[in-house]
Amino acid sequence: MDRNDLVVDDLNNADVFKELNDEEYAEFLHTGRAKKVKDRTVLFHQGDPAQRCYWVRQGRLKLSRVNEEGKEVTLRYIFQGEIAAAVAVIKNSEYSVTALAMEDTEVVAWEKFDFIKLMERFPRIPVNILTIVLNRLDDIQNRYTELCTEQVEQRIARTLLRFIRTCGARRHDGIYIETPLSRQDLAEYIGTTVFTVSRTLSKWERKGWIKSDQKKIIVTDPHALVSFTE
Amino acid sequence: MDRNDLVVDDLNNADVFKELNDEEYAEFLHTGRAKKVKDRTVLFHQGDPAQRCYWVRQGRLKLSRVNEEGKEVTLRYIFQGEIAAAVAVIKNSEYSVTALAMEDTEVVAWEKFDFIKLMERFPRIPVNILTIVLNRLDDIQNRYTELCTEQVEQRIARTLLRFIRTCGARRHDGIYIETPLSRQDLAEYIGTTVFTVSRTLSKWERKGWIKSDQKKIIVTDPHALVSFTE
DNA sequence: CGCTCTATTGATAAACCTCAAATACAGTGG
DNA sequence: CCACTGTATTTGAGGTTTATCAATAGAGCG
Repeated sequence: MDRNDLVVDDLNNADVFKELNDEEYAEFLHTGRAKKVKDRTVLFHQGDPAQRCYWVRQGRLKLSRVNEEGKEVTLRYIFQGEIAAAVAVIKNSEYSVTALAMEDTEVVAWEKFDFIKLMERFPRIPVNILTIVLNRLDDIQNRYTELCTEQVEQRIARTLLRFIRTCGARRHDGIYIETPLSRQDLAEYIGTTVFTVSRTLSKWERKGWIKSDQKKIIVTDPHALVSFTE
Repeated sequence: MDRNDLVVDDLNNADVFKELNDEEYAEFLHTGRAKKVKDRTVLFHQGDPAQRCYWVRQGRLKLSRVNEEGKEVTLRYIFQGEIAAAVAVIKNSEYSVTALAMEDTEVVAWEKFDFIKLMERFPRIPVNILTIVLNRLDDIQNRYTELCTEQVEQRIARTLLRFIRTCGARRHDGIYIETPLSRQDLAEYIGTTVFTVSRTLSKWERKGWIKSDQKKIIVTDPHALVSFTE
C-alpha cells in the first residue's frame, strides 16, 4: 500500500442515498425527524424492539454488544453519512446492538412505518442497504480473521490505519484521526485491554510513529504502521 | 436452555428455496449442473472471479480464509440445503473465501448468468438470500463477540452446542454430531490450536461430558456444556 | 482547588501457544 | 491377517503474550 493511498473516502460505498436525486434526498430526510444527541447518550438498546432507524448527519455512534459478564465489544462505528438499525427495522425485530453517541451527534430518525413506506417509494434504498450490509459483513469477517490470526499490536496498527481511511485528515505533521478516540475505545474495538493499548501507543510514540494526547491520535509515520502489519 | 431444546433444525432459516413451490424448485435445480465433489477438494478459491454459485445437496463445505502467513480461519460451514457464493455472484466480484469439501459432497452449480436470470424469474430468491446474509452477519458478529470476551474452553463448548443445533442427532447414549469433525477443524473454527482443543476434549471426556473417536464427537451431557458456557 | 475521567507504568499471574515426541487409528496392498 | 504409511490425537515442558491488579500521574472542568 502506498503512503498516498492511505487517505481514502470510503463513505460513498456505504451511502444509503446513492443514486437518489437532490429532490428525493430532501424528501427522504424531511420525512425523518432531526434529533440532537449528547455525547455518551444511548440512542437505542440491544434487545429493545426496533421502532426507529437513524442516519448520522454529524458526529459518530458506536454499535456495541455487552456479553453476560458485562464486557463490552464494539462491533462498528457509524460515521457521518451512515445509517444504523435499518436492518432491524426491515426485519421488524429487536435491535441486535446498543448505539451510543461518541460525541455530540445529530441524527435523523425515521419511524419504522415511515421508513418502510419510503423504501417502497424509492426502491433504490433497499438496494443500497443491501450493499451496506454486504460491506459490513465483509468488514466483520476481516476483523474476525485478524482476531484469530494476529497479535494485539498488529491489530492495533490495522485499526489505526482503518480509522485513517474513514476519518483521517492529512496535516503538516501527520494524519489526524478526526474523532475522539480513547485507549478504552480502541481496546473495545480490538478485543484487548486499555493497558495493552496504552503500552503499545506509548511505545510507538517513543519510536516517532504517532503522537497523541487524550482521545486524540496523530499518525506521523503511517508507512511504519503499514509495514508493521505485514 | 433446556436439554430438549438442543436439537433444532435451523436450516429452514437459511433456505434459499423458501416459498417456492415444487415445480419452481424443480426448475431451479434443473437449471444448475449436478456435481460430485470428493472429500478435501477445493470448489473455489478466495480471489478467483466468481463464475458459479453452489447449493449443497449432500455433504458439507468449509468456507475459509487464509491470511498472509498461511494461517487458515474457518468462517463458516455450509451444510446440506445451504448455498455458497451467491453474494459473490450477485456482486459480480471475486470469491471472498475458499470453499473446501469436508467430505464427499454433492452440489448443484449455477453459472453466473443463469443464476441472475433465475433470480429475475423468481424474485423470492434474492429476498431469501438477503435473509441468509443477515443470518450469517448475525452469526459472525456473535462469534466475534465471543472471541473478544470468552476464553478458549467456553468457545469450544459453544461451538459443540452450535454443531448440535445444525447437525446433531439424538441417540441412546447422547447427541451425535453427524459430520466428521477433527480437532484441527474445531481449532480453525474457534481461533485456537489443535493442542488446546485436544486437551480440552480429553478433559471433558474424563468428566463424562462427551465421548469421541477420530473426527467423531458425541455429546453425552449437553447440559454440562450449557452451564459451562454461562 | 477538588473532582472525575483518562492514561501510564510496573509487578504478577494466567491463559495459551509452540515445539517435540509418542501413540493411536484407518486405510492399503500384499 | 499383517505390515506399512499417513493422518489424527495426545501429552508434556517451556516460553510468550497478554490480562489483571494496583498505584500514580495528568487533563479538563466547574
